[in-house]
Formats: sequence, structure tokens, C-alpha cells
Amino acid sequence: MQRTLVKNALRSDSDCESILIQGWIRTRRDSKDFSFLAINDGSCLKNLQVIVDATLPDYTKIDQLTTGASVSIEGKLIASQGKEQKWELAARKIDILGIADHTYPLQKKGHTSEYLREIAHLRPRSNLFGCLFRVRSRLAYAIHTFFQERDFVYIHTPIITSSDCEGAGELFRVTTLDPSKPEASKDGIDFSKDFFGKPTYLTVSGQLEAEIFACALSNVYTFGPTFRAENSNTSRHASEFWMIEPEMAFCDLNGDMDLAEEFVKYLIRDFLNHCQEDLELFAKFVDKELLKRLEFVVDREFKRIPYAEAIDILRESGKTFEYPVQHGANLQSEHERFLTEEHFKCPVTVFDYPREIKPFYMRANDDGTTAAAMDVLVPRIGEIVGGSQREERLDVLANNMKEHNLNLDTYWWYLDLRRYGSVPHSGFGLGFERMLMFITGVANIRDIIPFPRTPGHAEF
RNA sequence: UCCAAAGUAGCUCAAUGGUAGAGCAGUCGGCUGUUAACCGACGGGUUGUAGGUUCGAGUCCUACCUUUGGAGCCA
Repeated sequence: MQRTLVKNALRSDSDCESILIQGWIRTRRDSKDFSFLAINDGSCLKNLQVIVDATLPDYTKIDQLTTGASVSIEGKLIASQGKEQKWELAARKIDILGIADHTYPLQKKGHTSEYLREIAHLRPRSNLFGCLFRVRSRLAYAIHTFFQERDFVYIHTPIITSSDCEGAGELFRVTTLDPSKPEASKDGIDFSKDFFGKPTYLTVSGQLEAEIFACALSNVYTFGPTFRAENSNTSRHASEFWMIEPEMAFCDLNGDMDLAEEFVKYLIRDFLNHCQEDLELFAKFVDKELLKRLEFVVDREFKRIPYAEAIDILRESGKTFEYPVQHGANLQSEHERFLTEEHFKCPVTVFDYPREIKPFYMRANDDGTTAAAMDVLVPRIGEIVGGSQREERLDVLANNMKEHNLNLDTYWWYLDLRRYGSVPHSGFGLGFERMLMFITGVANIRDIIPFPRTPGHAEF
């Protein structure tokens, strides 16, 4: 007999003589003559209520039907007499697939996310984390849909790389050398004896490789894991996280900002349209302001202002900030939040940042002091998108690289893109987990990623 | 890495420097078309670790560990 998902059983438009449900018991409530079971199989937030009559032969097993046990139940789908649900299952036959004894750590009552983090192998069985990971899947699907509908080509950029995308943070080294007996040379470790014959790392960004493909297939995107060995201990940073990086040939900074705005709005709208049940749970238990904030972003045009203007606004605000506001310095979290939450009261795209605080690949503007860079700022999270128009002029790029003390020989292929058929092109990066945090209201990145990796933590 | 707060039963939390407690969970029993059911009983603790102050420390002090929040770096 074919299994029916709880989601589909609850959506049924008529009763059904015989269906098979398989899942895990959330609660059991006993009466004298029968018991209620709540079964969840992860297909949706809601449980299916099962009635087990005490006259059933299988009722002798009732003591083993505890929270967490896995069961396979066949019976009749009937209209429920209770008011909390439309349908319920009158059990005919119950098979216990796996018992869960009293040591099962998940209880019927709510747990803190800090506690659930310690049992990351069981937390997907909780209501909140079930919702989160279903939404994570849906968001990944929406990302692909957005780009595929717009004729972007999905590129798999390498996870092991020999180039460090300068400015993106500390790298994890990839090596097969024995750390207790490294192949020594007079300068230290001899990486020519290493697996790839040179130093290699886990990627911090697929951007440079994506540029290669944009300069052939026009519009491309990457969507994959990236790694940072930074000792960052915050609720917004992980050592392993996923990033989306579109790259477009024949596109300038304005086109880049257009796409970023359209993309962010598309993802939020997709969530609002397809994850109603999950949204209600987040809005109720995670963040009461969630719906208001999502509509805030979806309904408004993003305000676009040059960096210099943003600095002037901050200076003239009369507010005292912990970090001083000055031309040439990076915007701090408090500055970003002031702009979106207090001054403009809408998402803000800041562009044309000073060249000195931006990486070598960003295009120099004609004013000689700024770069064609942009950041999209949203309430609460701050920067959610960072992007730029790339420097397409060979001589200017080479100069930038020298100013950043980079070895031109190691980037020979990157320079080749400007040597042969160079085109203006632009792109941006969006942190997948940051976007999920914004969409769900969940405040800690460790609750958004199935198995978080942070300094000192690589469990499971 | 820096700043701040916290750590007590399986979970969530109480306890003026003076006998460590509740709710939930668990076990046992009862009751009811129940729905994070309800009622009763029972079991459950080296108060994060190591020192110190004190007649006496969960409580005060020091160090360390862990967690959380904020900052920097960034996505």
C-alpha cells in the first residue's frame, strides 16, 4: 500500500476507506476506551490526529507509542469530531518501526533554540526547525527559479581553489601533508610536495571564476558553499555558509542595483506566497514584527544614494554614534541601521564607495576617488547584498593590483579576460543564510544552517 | 579577538550569606472526543570547574570553561 503524506491527508476533500501514514509520534493522549496520537512526518508543520480504539488488537502496544517513536499506521481517513482539525485517521493496524524511550530529548513543550542547537541531529523534528529547513529548501528553489527564468546559467565554481579572492577574509588551507612531518624546505613547508603541487584553500567566493563564465555566457550565477577562517563570534557569521553570486556581462552598476533589488523582492514575495503556514509560526513565536518588515521591503522602492551623500546625512543627523562618521571610512552597523530604520525608513542601496576601502577588482569611477561599488542595506540585518561593476580596463586593473600588492602572475587568467574581448560586467553576492534570517526573523545564523560551523565548533 | 551578562533536577526557571524549590518532562494510578488535555502520587541535585573569604557560600572574591548578547572583520 502506498504511503500518504500527512500534508496530503490533511488536504483531502473526502474521506478515504484506507490510507497508510508513516511518521513520528509527537504526543499521545489516553482515554479509557481509546487514545489520540499526533503524527508528524515532516511534510508540513501540522500533525495528523490518529484515533486508536482500545478494542484494536494493536492496542496492546499503546505503552510503546511515546513521543519520538516511529510508526506506520493504516486506517480510515474520516472527518474529525474535534474542532482543531478537519480530518483524522481511525487506525486499523499499527506497526511500531522504532521505539523512543524516556531518554528522548525532545518534549511536547517548547525548547530554547540554544538547547536544540546541542541536539542538531534531532532538532529538525521540532516545529520551528522543521519549518526553517522546509523554508530553506523553498528559498533555494526560488533562487534557481529567479535566475533560470531570466536566462542566467548556473555555474559550479570550484570549492578547492588556489586563488584567494583578496579582501574576503582568512582562508582554510586544503592539504594532504602530514602536519607532524611536513615536507620541509629551507623557507618552511614545501607545498610543491602537497597534493596539488601548490598551496590550496577552500573558496571564499566564486566571483572571479564566475566572471570567466560571464565573459562567455553573458549572464551566470553561482550558488554554493563558501568558507571563511575568520575568528568571528557573532550571531551573523559562520565558517561555512552559502552564497549566491550573479555575474552579468554588458551590465553596469545601475543594472547591478536593479537586479539586486528585483532579486531580494522576488525571494520575499515567493516566501509570502508559498510558505503561509511557516510564516504564521515565525510571526507568532520568533518575531512579531516579521510580516510588517517583509512588506516594508517588498512594497517600497529601494532608496539609492551615493556614499558621500550617506555620510553627509549621518553627519547632519545630530545623532551621536559610537563610531565617528567620516568620509573615507566604512559604514558601521549602527550607521547602516540609522539610514534604513530611522532616516529613509526603507531599504537603501549605497553606491560609489571610496576606492581605498574596496577590493582591487571594483571599477574605478571617473572622479578618481570612488569605485563602482554598491551595498543593499535592510532593516535589522544591515548589509544583505554587496556588489560592484568590475574593472574591465586592463591597464587600470593591473595598476589596482599593484596598489594592493598582488602578484599579477598568479592572476594571469583574470587579466586575460581584459586582454581578449573585455566587456563591462557587474555582479553581487548575497549571503543565503543572511537572507533566510531576514525572511524568517530568526536572529542566529546557527539556527538557519543545518549543521553550523563556527570557531571551535564542527559537530556532526 | 574585544566588551557585557549568564551557568541550580532531563527541560524552563525560583531560592536576603543560614535546611536547595516549582512548572513541565519521566514512572505509577485515575478521568475525559482529547488536541502543547486534565487530576493525584512517586522518583529525581557534587548548584559549570578549581581555589579563596566566612562559624556558615547556589549567593561574596579570583582564575578557567561553556553559553548568550553586543562590537570588530564580513556575507
